[in-house]
Amino acid sequence: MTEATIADVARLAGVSSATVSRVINRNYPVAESTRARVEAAIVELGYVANAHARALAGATNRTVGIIINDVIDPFYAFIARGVEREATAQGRLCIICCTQGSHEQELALIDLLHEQRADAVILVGGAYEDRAYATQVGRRARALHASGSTLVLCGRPSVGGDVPTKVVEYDNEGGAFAITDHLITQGHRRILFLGGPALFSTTVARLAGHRRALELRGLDFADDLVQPGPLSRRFGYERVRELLAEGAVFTAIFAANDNVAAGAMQALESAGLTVPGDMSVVGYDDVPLAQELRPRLTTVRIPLEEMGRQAVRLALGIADGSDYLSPVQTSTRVGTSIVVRESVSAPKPLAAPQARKAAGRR
Amino acid sequence: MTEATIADVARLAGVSSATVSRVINRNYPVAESTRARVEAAIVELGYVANAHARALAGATNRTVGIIINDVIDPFYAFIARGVEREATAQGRLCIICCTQGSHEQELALIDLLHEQRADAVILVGGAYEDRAYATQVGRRARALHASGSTLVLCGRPSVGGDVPTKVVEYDNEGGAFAITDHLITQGHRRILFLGGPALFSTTVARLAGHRRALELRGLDFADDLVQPGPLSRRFGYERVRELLAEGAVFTAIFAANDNVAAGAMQALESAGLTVPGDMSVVGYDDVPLAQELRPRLTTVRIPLEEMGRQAVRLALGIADGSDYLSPVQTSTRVGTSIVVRESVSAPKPLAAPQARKAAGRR
DNA sequence: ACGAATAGGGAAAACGCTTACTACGGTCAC
DNA sequence: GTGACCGTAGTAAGCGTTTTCCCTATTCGT
Repeated sequence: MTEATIADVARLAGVSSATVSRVINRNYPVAESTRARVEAAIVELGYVANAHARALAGATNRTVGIIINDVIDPFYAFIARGVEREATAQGRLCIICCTQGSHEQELALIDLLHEQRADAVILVGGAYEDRAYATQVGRRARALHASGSTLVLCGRPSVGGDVPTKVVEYDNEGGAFAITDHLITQGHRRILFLGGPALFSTTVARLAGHRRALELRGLDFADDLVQPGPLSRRFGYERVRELLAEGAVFTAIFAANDNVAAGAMQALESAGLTVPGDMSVVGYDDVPLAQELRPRLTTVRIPLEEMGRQAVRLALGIADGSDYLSPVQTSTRVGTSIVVRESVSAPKPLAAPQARKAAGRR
Repeated sequence: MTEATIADVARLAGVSSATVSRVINRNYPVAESTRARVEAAIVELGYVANAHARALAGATNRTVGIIINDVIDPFYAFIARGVEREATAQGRLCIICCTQGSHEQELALIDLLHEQRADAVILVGGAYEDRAYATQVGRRARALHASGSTLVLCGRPSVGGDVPTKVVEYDNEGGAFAITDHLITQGHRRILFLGGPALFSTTVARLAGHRRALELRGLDFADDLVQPGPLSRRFGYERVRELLAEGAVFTAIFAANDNVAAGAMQALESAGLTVPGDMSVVGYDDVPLAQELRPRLTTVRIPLEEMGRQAVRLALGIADGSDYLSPVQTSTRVGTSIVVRESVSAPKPLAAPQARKAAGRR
């Protein structure tokens, strides 16, 4: 119950506590014989340094915090792994916190990590457009900044204005553009955009890329082909069932993420439709699930783990190559790439006329 | 860079620092008017308490640490989620650390969490039989115990002897017994036990259950039908390929976990064998992957998240129902259950004679 | 051989908070 | 009226490190 302190060690070794500290931290010359005595005392007492006292006394805290929705979700887990690895590589402790998707919880966790005097707080995942919420985050970013720490936004847009944050982005819009273009190139004209909360930054970016691709190819952007919703498997399943029942016309589905794609594929299967024979499906994120699905899912890959690493490097001010002259790098962007698997083919000839008619409607 | 302190707040509010502390902690009566002034000062200065100073000054630390192999692995992730949720429910901060499977890293992390004065350190996952390593863990368990903290072993056997640890187990052996029995009941006589490092506690327990089931049914325990190896998909794939090429005779595979099962199924598929038509396959763990496989995998379910929760309850000494008289509960055991899906059927008639011959060989 | 630089080590002041104690008006009961 | 209480608030002693001075022998350059 009573932990041995540095003073105990000092007493046993017959030296002052300052010397013990020096032995431990190796930041000051200590005679070999003294060092040996002190080390013996440490072992004998089973002395374990008190990280709090240490942090209090000024030695840097050496902690990085990361806030995610859920450890189970591979999207977050991969980023968390990147953060964890880079943090340990930098000799830092990594604290992973989960919000369960609650905004209040998220704000509370930022405060908590601030209280822990974390060197950096990494906030992961898209954000809802919510003025009040953004203000709250901004306030905390400022507070953190004022304490010499940093709030890193990972996978969400900057809060805007003069809020002192650093940002790690991925080319969300570009990936959506690329995969939509892939679909179009295969001959698809009516593509269903499925899932993603309407006011969610991630959805907005993906939808923008999708739309840009359509427009570039001179295709109609039909409102009824955009079906926002949760990023869940269940939503993908249910909405596709409904649309099929309604007789909606489309030859391909661009699901807002792989989960939704999985649900969609399930619905198609239970409706007796084959993928990609009757319907092409693509997703986004390239989580492991994408490779489990049959057919394997064509999707957009995000270097998630790399994003996590970048986030801590950025936060810690470790220049990431490129421009050594810039004073403080404040944002990074990683690329996305489409990975072609088996869930896309040309639309069925039968469906083609419908599709053409629809495309020509503009 | 310079965080406001309690003293700053006190000065601004025109009170003593003790009063500020009382306002914050609500553990002592403070006049309403004073409270208001202090709270205003806190907001004005953007004061954020220093968790380290607080921990140092004696207020309990309120931190729980968990050490796992990898956040990506659902087996660990689910347990981590349970720990995380229960810890927050108990008003504790949860620190998740990953070892990447390295023993040294694991020991270092126990020390780190001890330095953080965590209320509990939860060590997750099976352990290798390694005398020196066990000693090291034991030493740390004692150190932790001496500081009033607890080392909780989650999913691994007790270190033995008088080492002060708490243990959360799952009925590993029982699950293996049940699923093997399931296979036998379906008519299988030659079952391949695939994967799992030989000296790994998890493997040992699963193999024991497997063996017990065989013996109970009077079946031969053939050494050549036990193929230990890594708990990886790749191993499952490769070893099954090899065995098939060698012409090994078996009608069912009991993979040491779902990953291995997935690999095995892939090998069977690429060899032109159908599951369960030509070969039955079962796994262990019931991670999400099991439901993605086609056919869906029959496997053993472990209440992973629940284990995580139990671990922190146990560590924090929160009696878990049952016996209110026992002074300190020191171990819990959760049950396992087999979940029957689509990967098992009766063996092919053709294979039956071989199987009988083999079974009769004893 | 002499002043100076250097290695080795101690004393004590932070670090920011919690928490006994102590103190001081009022109320209340008798 | 007086002592016991109660509600408030301040004083100050830690909590366990790190770190800045400061001091004492050596050792070294010339």
